[in-house]
Amino acid sequence: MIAKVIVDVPASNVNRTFDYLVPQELEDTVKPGMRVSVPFGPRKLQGFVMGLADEPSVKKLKKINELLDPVPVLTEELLQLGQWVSQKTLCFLITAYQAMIPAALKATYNKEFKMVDGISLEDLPVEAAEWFRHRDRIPMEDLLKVTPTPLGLFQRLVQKNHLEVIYQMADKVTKKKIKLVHASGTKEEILEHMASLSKQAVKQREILSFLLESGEPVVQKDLLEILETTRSAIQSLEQKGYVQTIEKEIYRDPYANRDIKPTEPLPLTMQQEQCIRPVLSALEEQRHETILIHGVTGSGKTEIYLQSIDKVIKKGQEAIVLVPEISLTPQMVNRFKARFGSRVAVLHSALSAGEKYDEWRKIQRKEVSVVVGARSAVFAPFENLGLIIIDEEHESSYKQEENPRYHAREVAVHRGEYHRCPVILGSATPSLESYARAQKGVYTLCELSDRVNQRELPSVSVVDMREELRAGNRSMFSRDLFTKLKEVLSRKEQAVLFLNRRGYSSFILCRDCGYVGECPHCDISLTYHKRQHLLKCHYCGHQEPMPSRCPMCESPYIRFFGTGTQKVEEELARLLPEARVIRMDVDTTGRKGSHERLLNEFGQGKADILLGTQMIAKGLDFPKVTLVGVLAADTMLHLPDFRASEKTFQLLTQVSGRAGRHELTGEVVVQSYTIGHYSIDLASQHDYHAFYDDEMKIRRDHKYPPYYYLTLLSFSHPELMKVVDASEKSASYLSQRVSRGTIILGPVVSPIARIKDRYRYQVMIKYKNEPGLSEMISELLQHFQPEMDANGLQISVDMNAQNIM
DNA sequence: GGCTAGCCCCAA
DNA sequence: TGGGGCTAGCCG
Repeated sequence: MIAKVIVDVPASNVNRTFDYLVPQELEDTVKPGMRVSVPFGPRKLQGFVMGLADEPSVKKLKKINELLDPVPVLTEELLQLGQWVSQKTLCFLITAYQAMIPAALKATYNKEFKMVDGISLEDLPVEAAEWFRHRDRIPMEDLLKVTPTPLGLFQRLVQKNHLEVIYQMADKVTKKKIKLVHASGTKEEILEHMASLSKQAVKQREILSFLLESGEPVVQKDLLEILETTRSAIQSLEQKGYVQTIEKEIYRDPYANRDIKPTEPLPLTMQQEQCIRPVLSALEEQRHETILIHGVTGSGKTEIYLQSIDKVIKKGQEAIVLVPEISLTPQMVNRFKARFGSRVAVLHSALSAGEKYDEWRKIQRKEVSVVVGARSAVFAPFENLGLIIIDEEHESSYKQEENPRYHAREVAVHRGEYHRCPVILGSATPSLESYARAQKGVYTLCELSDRVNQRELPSVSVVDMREELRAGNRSMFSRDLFTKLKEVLSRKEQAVLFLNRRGYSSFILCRDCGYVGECPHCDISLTYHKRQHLLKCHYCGHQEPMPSRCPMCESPYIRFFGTGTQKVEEELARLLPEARVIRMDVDTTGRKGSHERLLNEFGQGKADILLGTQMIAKGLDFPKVTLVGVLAADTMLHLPDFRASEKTFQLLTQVSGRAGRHELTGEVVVQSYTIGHYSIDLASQHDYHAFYDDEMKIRRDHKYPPYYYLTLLSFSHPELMKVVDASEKSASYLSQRVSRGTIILGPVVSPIARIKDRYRYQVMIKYKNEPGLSEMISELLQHFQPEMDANGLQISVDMNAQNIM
């Protein structure tokens, strides 16, 4: 029997299957979708079994070393889906498959040196012999830790046949196990054992009597804690054969110590009823349909999700719920856990690799029927999928910005077609792509225009910050916002202050000569980090001390500019010293769980003001928040991105939605330097439809999505000439082949012209219908392959680009 | 991606 | 002549 295997090497020349002989004893167990260990050249690699065959396609065959899974990690469907993803996004097959399984299952490789049989220590040079005195295998990493590294010597010894190299392969993370202790024998025997123990063995006797009483295996750690003793007592009991220890596999449970009150389905409003109807009938008829729910913030989309899932579970099927960067919204997770209890697995970025793996295994073993997770959860290995929900479908985090560059929405729709099940897209501000599809009838459109319980949307006022400056207010708070903040404090309510950091981080500027601190490796200004008093590059990690004098002109008047959250926090402390502020940004939420802790503290009223970046815009629901302030609404508008207006509109709508969600009515103050921009004005009027119409006109005029598809080719190389050359050749190659109506733009310099000492150019392809495009680009990549291998040219392809930076 | 066979080059 | 450095080609 032959197994067709894809090996764990992302390279174009091995982007195909290799045939391996299946050892007789594995013939019954090996299945497509399993991971295997296979010899590849001199090495040992992980691979995926794509299929089985009787006849090999080559003569020379090697045997599979071992199976790495008792059951396939990729289902038949996922194997197919991987091929679809790799075609759609032009990535290697292996890259697509790796994206579908938890990182814990990715192999790690290392090499070890071992003495060849028949060679003794005396045969080796002293320097090498020293290493082998106490162990017979030396991992290569150990050799690299020493300077100068003896690696060269070891390699020479390998050539002399004194040493050999052993290739190791292991999973990244193992299953977590706990040790249980239980007493051997019957009750009578245990009592006998106790009697036979020596008088001094007090602890041992205590252990036996404890185990006797419990009657079942006890967790070793607990046992030691309760009886205040150490492992040695158990060890000596074990030696006498009085107790046994067993290892049991357990799940890490990130939600263990949490008390979630179960909830019951709520009665639906008329509008909610209307929205859930198409979902239920698609479920009933086992029919694929994509349903876009456009519901204002607080209109009860989640309840529709919950009741749809309930129906799916009752049918014995499974559901996937995607939420953007879910760790940010523990409230959302809790709502699903509250309704479906232990039938829910959670997959999000704040979990450790081991925790993610355990949650994933619950799905694989069919122990849960709902998964709530971020982007990659769209690949959850359910086999009887009944529903996929994408909440906040407009979120850019659903697009993966590295290979495979897939969009979770497209994968979801594809899986929905396969399983003949509905897909729900929900948002208060649908992406133009989705809304346009709904308008065309490709998706079913459902509108929820009212908030549940008829609560009013908060009133939004836009403040012209230039006007403030003219009036002599140089602070970052307008008079309006400041007054309202004080009122909120006096009413003992809460406020959320939102700072859109993107494009506004603090850079340093010399007031004399205009020098701006830039990264020596990237064409981007350095960001000042106050805590470490350092300048850092956010792209390559370069850092340098903050200069006290300008490196150009020696002027001492070098300062940092821009408004970071730290600076806002300081200003708040100065202006409103009585206010208790919680700041949330990358600096304060770095540690695991700190995000949730800060939000909990705010929810419990331990602070008056929550100050943060993007991460506080989504899904938060605090009853006492009555004021939302957006400190600078327009920072994003000026980025070189045709979606800038859309993103601004979405963000402002989301942020405004945080105010007045319960009994208290809410207010929003939006500060801006760009007055009269339609995205800010229409967001303040809560008018999505008008925004949609305006923005669509612009997209049509400029031939941007959703009127045109957009593919982006990015070229980078350490030498400017090489990038220019490759990108020009590519652009002209494509121009000669594409159909009329397709537009090739560029090559142009990328918005960030250089990152990590590599120059960057890009070519943009805009098209309505270009069926052969993937093939053309594949050929292009094929053509440049030698240069990519040999002299460091990099070409990245983003079919359907969301981000053009 | 990583290994090595095969090539060239250069020092002795 | 032999060893080092480099590259093309291959891995089943």
